[in-house]
Amino acid sequence: MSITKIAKDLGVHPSTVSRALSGKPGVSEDLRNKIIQYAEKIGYYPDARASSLRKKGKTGTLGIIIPDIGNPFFATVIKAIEDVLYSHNYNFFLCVSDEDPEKEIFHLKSLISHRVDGIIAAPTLDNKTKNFYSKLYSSKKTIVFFDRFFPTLDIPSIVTNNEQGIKKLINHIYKMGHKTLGIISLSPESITGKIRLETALNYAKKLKITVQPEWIQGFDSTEESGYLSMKKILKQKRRPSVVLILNDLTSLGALRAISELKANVPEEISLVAFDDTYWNQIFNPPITCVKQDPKEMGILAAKNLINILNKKNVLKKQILLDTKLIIRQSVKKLI
Amino acid sequence: MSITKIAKDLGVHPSTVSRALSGKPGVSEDLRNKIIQYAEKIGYYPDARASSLRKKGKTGTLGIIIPDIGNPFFATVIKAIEDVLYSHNYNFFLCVSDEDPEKEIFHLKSLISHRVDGIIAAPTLDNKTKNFYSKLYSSKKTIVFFDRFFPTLDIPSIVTNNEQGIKKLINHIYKMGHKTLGIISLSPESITGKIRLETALNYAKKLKITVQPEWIQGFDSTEESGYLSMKKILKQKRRPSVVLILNDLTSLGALRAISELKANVPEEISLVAFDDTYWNQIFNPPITCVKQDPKEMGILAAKNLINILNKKNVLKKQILLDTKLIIRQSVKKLI
DNA sequence: AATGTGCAAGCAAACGTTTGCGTTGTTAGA
DNA sequence: TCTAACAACGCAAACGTTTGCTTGCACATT
Repeated sequence: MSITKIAKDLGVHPSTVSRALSGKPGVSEDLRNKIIQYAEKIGYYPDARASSLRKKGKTGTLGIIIPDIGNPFFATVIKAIEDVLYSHNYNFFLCVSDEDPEKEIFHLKSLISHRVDGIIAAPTLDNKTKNFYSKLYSSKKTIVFFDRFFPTLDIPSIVTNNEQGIKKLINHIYKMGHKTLGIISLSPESITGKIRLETALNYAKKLKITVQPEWIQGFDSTEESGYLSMKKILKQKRRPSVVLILNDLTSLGALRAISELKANVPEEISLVAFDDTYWNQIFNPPITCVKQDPKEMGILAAKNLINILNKKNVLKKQILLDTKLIIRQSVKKLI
Repeated sequence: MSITKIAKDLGVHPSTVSRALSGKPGVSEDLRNKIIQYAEKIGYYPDARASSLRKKGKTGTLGIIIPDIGNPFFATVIKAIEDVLYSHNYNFFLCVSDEDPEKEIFHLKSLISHRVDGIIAAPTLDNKTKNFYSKLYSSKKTIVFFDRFFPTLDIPSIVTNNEQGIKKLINHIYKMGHKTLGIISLSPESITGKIRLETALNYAKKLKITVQPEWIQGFDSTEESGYLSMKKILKQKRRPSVVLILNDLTSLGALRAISELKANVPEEISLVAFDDTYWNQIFNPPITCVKQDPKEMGILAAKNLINILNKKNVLKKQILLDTKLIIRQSVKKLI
């Protein structure tokens, strides 16, 4: 199943077969048709490895790195990226890092080995990964980050305006008259978690909303962490009037805890969450939240990467995506 | 960044560099270390294309084809597959078909061109795709199907025992005393949809449960279709006492319709669903459903593919996965 | 008849590796 | 001192393509 084999079988030279199949001039119509037909008959598909090797050109492949494919947020981003890449004829390797720097670096090396044209990544925030990305970037590899980024590296990135989102949520509960706030956080190692938590604490302080230390729970972006955190908050004697949940999977767990303890939302406890997920929509009552735009994030990440590859207009190094407050029925009006 | 470049820089022969870097004998320790250090310094990673080309061997890459990455079911399968593949050092191209035969065939061709070692696919059921898979399989390509399969092709597949799942659900509502049944179906072009719908109709008939034609709604596996279907059912004068939802995304839409119309579950209408999704768990009341095992499905699909590639024990052509009935509070007891 | 034009096809090198074989040079055993 | 053994390294071909160059040939132009 190679051009050489076709050439041998048909008694012509490989170069002629190559030209015939790739539509280049220099082959008579008769011979070209004969070659095309024979290639179809034996089920020949060109070897992309050999082709890209010889052409010294691009492989037409990209690498995408995400921490967790089970997280609907990332699944939605991937879906959007896929759409753009397909329309530009790119294939991509999907790599899952599990937030493990070693695994991520392993994948990066293997992407480089496969000579991908570019990499789109939601990187694991860690010194090792940071150094590795930095090396890759300075050796002219094309990289675009989404959802996360390294503040000290000036690699293009598309991220949600997390400060804005948190402030919208806190403004809302403030207007509804809440003065005490609990927080279900996620891993503070992730830049996202760090920004959201810090913004929440600072902004709450500014608005004179009380956040007791024991009302801050959760240090992991998992469903289980959300479940345990919400339980811990609910079981305290002195509770906050509203709980802010900083991420989607933790929200799922938190809602499970609420259901299990039959806590009444918003009568007994109010809730606001980051991310407009399925469960925030379908919970009873539906949860007030800020919506990120993972679709837009994916589209921009992919388009920007392609633009850079095509040496089109260079974009802003960092694109901040707006959030949208979606007011539902999970916050009690206290004034 | 190539072996030849390293060789030139260091004044040795490329073959020596190759041996040094791949740990083969025939290089003095001194020189080997020097070469390794230099390779690290300039950030050299072997060219997987050239290597696999020369070795006439496998590329260490696979292709995965799914209809929709946004569907949590497939996301979970992918996650499980990824886990297995990573532990066996495989990379994979992720291809999304969108249930579009042309797109799927395009992706298949491109996977072949990239000379993947094997393909794991939830195929779009269509004559064109069927013929294409058939051709690939008879030309010795390694393929494993999951979730879907072509009954007339004997390509290995891992699928849920859909008949069993449907029967468990219908048995349950039968025991609870229901005699009238509505169904929110999905695309009957998918073998999954076809089997589920047919089993439901036949088995309901057998148990003398009435299914009026106007109680069968929905012909698409989308959230929107589920939403519209549930609305149509709820707005009828004569309603069934229970509605069976045949798939996960349609269930999300159906639940949205329920919330919107403020229909009381299970007092006004009972619900049962295929797939134990987030929203079936978190809805109030939580929905009685049968659980597939997407994780197991992914693990088996990946392991079987790898077994075949390693020419290990050949497995059963088709593996049927058991379903599990999860009884919650969405079905009213009528007797 | 000599020359020019243009098309069809072959030739060979190159992309980056790998690997069987051949060539050195050193050392140990007889 | 001779040679056998072995280690260290070079040589060149091959994997499947692509592409600039050359060759061969038919036909048209002078």
